[in-house]
Amino acid sequence: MATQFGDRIRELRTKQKMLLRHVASQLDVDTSIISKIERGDRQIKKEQIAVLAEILKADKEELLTLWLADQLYNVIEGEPMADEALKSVSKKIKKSKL
Amino acid sequence: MATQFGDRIRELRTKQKMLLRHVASQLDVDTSIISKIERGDRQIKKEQIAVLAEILKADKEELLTLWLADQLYNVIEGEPMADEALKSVSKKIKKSKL
DNA sequence: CTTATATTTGCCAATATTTGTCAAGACAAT
DNA sequence: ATTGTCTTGACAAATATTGGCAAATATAAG
Repeated sequence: MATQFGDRIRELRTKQKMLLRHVASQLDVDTSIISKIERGDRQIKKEQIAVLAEILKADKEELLTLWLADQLYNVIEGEPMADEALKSVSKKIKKSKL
Repeated sequence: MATQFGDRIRELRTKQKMLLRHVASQLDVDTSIISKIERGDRQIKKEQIAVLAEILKADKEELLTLWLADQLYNVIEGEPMADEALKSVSKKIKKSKL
């Protein structure tokens, strides 16, 4: 299934007419990895996000946010108690910021 | 570090004066595993939650919610963009419920 | 203090998951 | 048909997770 992160980086890449292999070589992985990441078959490693942002001239924080959202979604996908859990975490986060 | 899940099941266990080894034998794992789970050193496996709820005569959904919240927290812990990511996922969840 | 019981901790092996490579195939443009 | 791009699946290597054991530490009782 598709990911927000994958969709976004594909958009960024194609608009700049970059090829998978351009991105792949700069990230130092096989082309197939990037293909899978864009299509949501694989998750990118967190450390690779900053590098990828540079390659795509994209906002590092935007990509990181999308990636985080994908990770969160993986956890709660299909869970009946998802809402409650999300609220609970939001609260906890707000408290820790005080 | 402590987990919401761990804190709660320790509370449930001690209030009923059960020993770690009682819980452990019913869950069919070593005592040390339960100790670690209660202290937040280890995550319990999702499938074990329902069994544990029975052992502790606790609400399965409550425990599952706490467990989910812990998982979510692991993802966003220390992330500056945590808030944004959480909001994004909440939105997505609400949409998928329509 | 000494013993007995409960819990915690560190370490190890087994298992599971993730990551990347490679090769073959699909697809489009020419 | 040939070329170039992208996709897919099988596989191996690297990494992470899991549970058990045993030693260390706490806690309680005598």
